[in-house]
Parts: sequence; structure tokens; C-alpha cells
Amino acid sequence: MKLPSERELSEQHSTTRVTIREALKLLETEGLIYRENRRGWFISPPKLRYDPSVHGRVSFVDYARQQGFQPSTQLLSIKLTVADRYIASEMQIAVGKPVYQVNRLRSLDGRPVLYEQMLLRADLLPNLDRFDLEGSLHALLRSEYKMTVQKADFEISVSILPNDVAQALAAPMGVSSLKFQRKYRNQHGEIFEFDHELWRHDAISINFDINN
Amino acid sequence: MKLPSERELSEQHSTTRVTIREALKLLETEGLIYRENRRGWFISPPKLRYDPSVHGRVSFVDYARQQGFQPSTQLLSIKLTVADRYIASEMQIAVGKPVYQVNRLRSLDGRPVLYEQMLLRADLLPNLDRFDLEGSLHALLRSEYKMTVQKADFEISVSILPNDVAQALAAPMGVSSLKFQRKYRNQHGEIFEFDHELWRHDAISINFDINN
DNA sequence: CAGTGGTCTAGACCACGCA
DNA sequence: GCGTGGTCTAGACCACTGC
Repeated sequence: MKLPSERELSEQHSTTRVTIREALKLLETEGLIYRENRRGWFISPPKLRYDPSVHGRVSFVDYARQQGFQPSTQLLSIKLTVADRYIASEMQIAVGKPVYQVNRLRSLDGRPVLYEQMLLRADLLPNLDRFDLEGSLHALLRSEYKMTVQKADFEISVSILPNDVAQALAAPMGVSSLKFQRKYRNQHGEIFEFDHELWRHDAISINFDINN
Repeated sequence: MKLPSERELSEQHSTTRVTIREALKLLETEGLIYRENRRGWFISPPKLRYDPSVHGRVSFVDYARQQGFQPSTQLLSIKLTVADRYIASEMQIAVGKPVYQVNRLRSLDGRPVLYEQMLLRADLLPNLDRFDLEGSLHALLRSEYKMTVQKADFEISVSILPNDVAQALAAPMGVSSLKFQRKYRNQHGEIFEFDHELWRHDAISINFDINN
């Protein structure tokens, strides 16, 4: 699945590295190939089909397996912190309220595709850090805290991978990404979770139905 | 809203055009600036917030106006054709069945942001080409054909603007795009419309709610 | 340590937008 | 017809990967 080196390609096509790189970047934007930082160019695997309407009910691991991928999750960090002005306003809580910040990395067949940052209200979910956070978070919230998702707000846009995230995904700077911003409300209408998900743009397609 | 020329920028920053262009392309991928083919670089306006869950009920023109944009629609072409194998399979009709193909270009404040290709079953929507197709299509279907959307299937992914579409959007080759593929079913469960929408990636964010 | 991708220089020519 | 962006050449050095 690895392409020949850029120097090799430029000789084969009697052109220069600059030109070859431009062509490779077109294919990258198109989603056909991707890079791992300083390791080379690779053919992109098929996209994961992601259905936001079942999110919170069906776990990443389950639907990835259904589609023939070997998924894995790595907990990067968890810390107890407090809401700054931005977080407080988005989560509709007071500035200074305690929140857990959980960062995870998710991979398909060993390829990192998703960087997840989750902010969770610590007052509603005490001692969250004592649990195993590499599995399904929503299954955990259901079984340990009787917390279920009543409503989810999504905002999806195309942007760039921030530098730290690019590093975590072994991606070079400037790779485009699909950004999910998500808020979950529980049965009482409280926003208990506020997430940022950053996907490699070539790793995902979003599929869902709307009924009128 | 126009940036200085690339040559000017490279002098100002004591570097070469190649390097400046790389930097500009980073900002382009990030969505902060955009190009119009051979006309220069411009600051990107705010994104249109698009809610797929109200699509079919609220028109492009209406929600664009609500957000302070001046929307416009241009009919590029309409023709009566027949379903090839791909279209037939996607629309669940027989190969050779008649379909209207409608192509439209939509702009915000004079900036082309969306290329729309719609395929509509001609047997269910006879003489569609006699109507004004620069307004809301679904309003037309409702009033003239008593056709309402019961269910909509979405597939959203990031890709590149195809060359002909890039040209229509006055975009250079290789600009990334957000692709919507959409199927509408009527009250009888028939797929009467199959769309491809290509958005400039920096012109749109998708916002919607899911209720469990 | 050899080879890779990431970054950069200093030019060049062409096609097109604009006046 | 001038200036623009789009494309290309022929090099270079560095930081890092993989052996």
C-alpha cells in the first residue's frame, strides 16, 4: 500500500520533486492517498461510514467491526479541570465548575483516524477517572451513572488538523480534517458532555436518514 | 477583502513565491482565505449554517437570508435523459427510465458556493421543464405535483471539486469540497429525486440535532 | 548511516483577468 | 498589454525514519 518515494516518482515521470508533490497533494485532497509524517505516501483504505443518529447508542468499536475494520482506542490523558469562559458558555454552566477533560485516539487497522477531546461535567459524573475509559464511554455512563443521551447537537465543518492533533495522528501539518463538535443532553436537559472530534478527512463518510 | 499579490507578499516577507503559496494554501485548507481562479486571494466570509434536518421544508434562499446573506440561484441546464446503470441502481428504477437532470449554481453575496446536480423521475414529475427552476424546487413539487418529502438519505464526505464544477464555481483545480449525496422519498416510499451537492468547503458548516 | 519527506531558494514560461 | 496566478525546473539543507 506504500507508494514509491517522491524522488523515484519524479524520475519515472521525468519531472521534479516539487511537481510530483503537487500531484500527490491533489490525490491527498481527493482522499485517495495519505501521508504519515516523514514515512511516505500510502493508498487510503475505504472510508468508515459513520451514522451520527445512532451515536450514543452504537459504539465506535461496534460499527467499525461491522464494517470489517479492526478498531482500537488509546486513552491519551484524563484530567480534572475547571470550566473556562468558553467551555462554561458552551456547556451552560458557571465558570470554574469542575469538568473532566478526556483525550482519546482512535484507530482503524492500526491507522490513527480520530482525535477525540471530551469535556464532561464532574459534578454529574463523580470519579469518572476511576473507570476504564478505552471502551465505550456511553455504555459506561449508562451502567455506572444511569445517564442516557436524550438529545445531541452536532456541528460539522471542514478545517485543518491543529498541530498537536496532527502529531497525534502521525499526520503532517496542513492536512485537512472533518471536525465534529457535539453536545449531549441528558434526560433533564442538562449538557453533560461537550466534545470535539477531529477526523482525517479521508477516513470517514457521514450517512444518515431524516424522517419528516 | 482581497489580499496583496503573491509577488508582493513574497517581497514583504523576504521569501519566494513558492513558499508564500504554500502558506496561503494552508490558510485556504483552514478555510480562512479562498481563491478565485487567477483573480487572487480573498478573505473567506462567515460560513453558512446548514441544517439538513429542515431541508425540503425550508428553502436555501430562506435560511441564507435569515443569516444575513444575499442568496441567488442560477439554472445552468435542464435536460430530459434516461437512467444509466448507476442512476437506475441508486434510484431503484429500471435502466432507460426517463429522468430530468437539473444543474444549478447557488451563490451567497455574489460568491458561487454550491453546485447542485439533481436527478428527478420524469414519470412522476411530467413537464417539470416548463416551470421556473431558479426558486425552491420542493415548494414547486408540493404545489404543482402534490409531492412531499417523507424521508431523506444523506451521505456527506470531503473530496475535491471535479474540474467542471471547479470551473463553474470560479475555483482553481484541487480545491477541497464537501460533497452531499441525497435521496428523497415521497409518501409512497419511492425515490423521486437523487442529488449531488458540491459545496466550497469553507462556505458551509452543518448543524443539526438528534433526539433519542 | 542512508534515504526519506518537509521546507526553501531563485529563477522561468504560460494563460488568463482586467483595464 | 501589463500583472496576475498556475505551473514548472534544478537544485539545496534539515529532521526524522528505519535499518
